Amino acid sequence: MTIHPDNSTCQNCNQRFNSIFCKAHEDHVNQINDQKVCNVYKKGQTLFNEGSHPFGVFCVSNGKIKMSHLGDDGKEQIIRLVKAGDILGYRALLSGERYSASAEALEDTQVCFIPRDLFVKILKLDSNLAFEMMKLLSDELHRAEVKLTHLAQKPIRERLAETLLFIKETYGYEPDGVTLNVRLSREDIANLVGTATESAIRLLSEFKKDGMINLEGKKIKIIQPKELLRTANIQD
Amino acid sequence: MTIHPDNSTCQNCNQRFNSIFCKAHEDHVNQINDQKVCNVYKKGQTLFNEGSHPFGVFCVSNGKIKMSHLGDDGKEQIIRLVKAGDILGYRALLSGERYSASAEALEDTQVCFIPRDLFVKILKLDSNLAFEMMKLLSDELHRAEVKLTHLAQKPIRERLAETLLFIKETYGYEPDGVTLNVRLSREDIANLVGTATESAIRLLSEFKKDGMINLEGKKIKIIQPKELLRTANIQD
DNA sequence: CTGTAAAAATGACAAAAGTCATTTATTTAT
DNA sequence: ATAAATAAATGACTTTTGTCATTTTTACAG
Repeated sequence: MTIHPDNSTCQNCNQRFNSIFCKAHEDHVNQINDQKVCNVYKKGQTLFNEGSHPFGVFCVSNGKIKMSHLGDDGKEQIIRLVKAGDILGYRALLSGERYSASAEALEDTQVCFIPRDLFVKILKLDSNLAFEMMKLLSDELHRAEVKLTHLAQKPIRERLAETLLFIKETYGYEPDGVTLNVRLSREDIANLVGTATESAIRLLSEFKKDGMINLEGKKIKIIQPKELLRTANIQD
Repeated sequence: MTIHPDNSTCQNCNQRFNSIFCKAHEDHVNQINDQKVCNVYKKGQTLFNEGSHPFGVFCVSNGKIKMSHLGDDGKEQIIRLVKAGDILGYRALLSGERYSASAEALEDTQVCFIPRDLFVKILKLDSNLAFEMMKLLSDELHRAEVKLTHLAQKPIRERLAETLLFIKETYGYEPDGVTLNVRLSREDIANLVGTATESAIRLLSEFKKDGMINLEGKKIKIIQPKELLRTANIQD
């Protein structure tokens, strides 16, 4: 089964009111619709790479993407999981820098590209959109600061539990109501937690032995979310 | 010697063109000037606390401030060092949340307070200011993401070296050209690096023994910046 | 299918970092 | 100026985490 680029309009996009553009003026959405370019990225394909220049922003209508930094020793650190309705590529564009992260599709993903000049023009004209953008950036900043604090202070066991809950928050469950709705390698999970792959594997096995989760290949089932939350030891 | 609140105007503020307001419209700067409230915080005093509501943003005309999160086990993580010309308190305000960090003066510090409604109103009217704000948020986000990656991947020795260089970048040197122009406790340094106080102390002693730095009480002198940079092992 | 490659799991060990106790030095308040 | 309190330094030890080697399992191309 192949996904075909969805050429339906932004106006009718099912993510329209689930995105940053929810409060944008109708005229501006129409302009975006006229200039957008839709595209499909297959699992494993790269949308952009750390170090290259941003020429616009991407808006995800469907699918899942990971964004990651390459550490100085070549180890990947996943800094964000992107889902339908999210935009990406704005950080570098607004800073006027090259991409500081790479984006790779975790599954076949449908994305619209909005050219830089148009996006900037509309941001200047549409103060509601600009405000949504500031709110988005502020929220991301908050998330990054909390993660930073946890990386500095919490043991890996707690961070892994937190990561599993974060994946659940981001992508939700499959229809069965227990299986995380994304396939990640153990290495990806480790790079999300910020630890060695072996450590992540070991702790996942422990969580399974403790009956909190179940592992079937890359499928992860959350059996005891409350116990997982307790393990994550989150105060706020 | 006491610092008195500087009641000079925003228009004449020596940080005017060193701040986010550099590109703001003159009318808007005048409005801020009319409504701003200047204040002095003594060393150790708190500007705001994690969990309380933001009623505006602070603009630093003079002095130094640390912003920090309290981790779940009560350990402080310093997430930002604030200097003259910087603003603070905008993250929570733009997200529409309570403060997620506390701000404490590292020395006697002179600050202007800009009320929330005025700041928001001007942000909506002044797209140049809004853009500067987005750029600021994007830069902060970038910094946080890099720090997050380093916390996950780099040993404490490298992070400490990086932190010392970061302090230098932020506050610069005293007139002698080698002494870091801020007094931080060993605990503050540890909370900036994200490690135990004892570990920070031990490594500072090593750096001193290796001839990279000199320690005289809370004064830290950077003797061999290049060697420190090599120790930090930064690729970009 | 089935062989091959890749990913996951596990064990043994090493290195890194944290904790606790104690000593020494530096501030601070009286 | 001096005692008391606080901060810094150091040592001994424990815990956590990472690394490397090996086995087992899974995915997948032909």
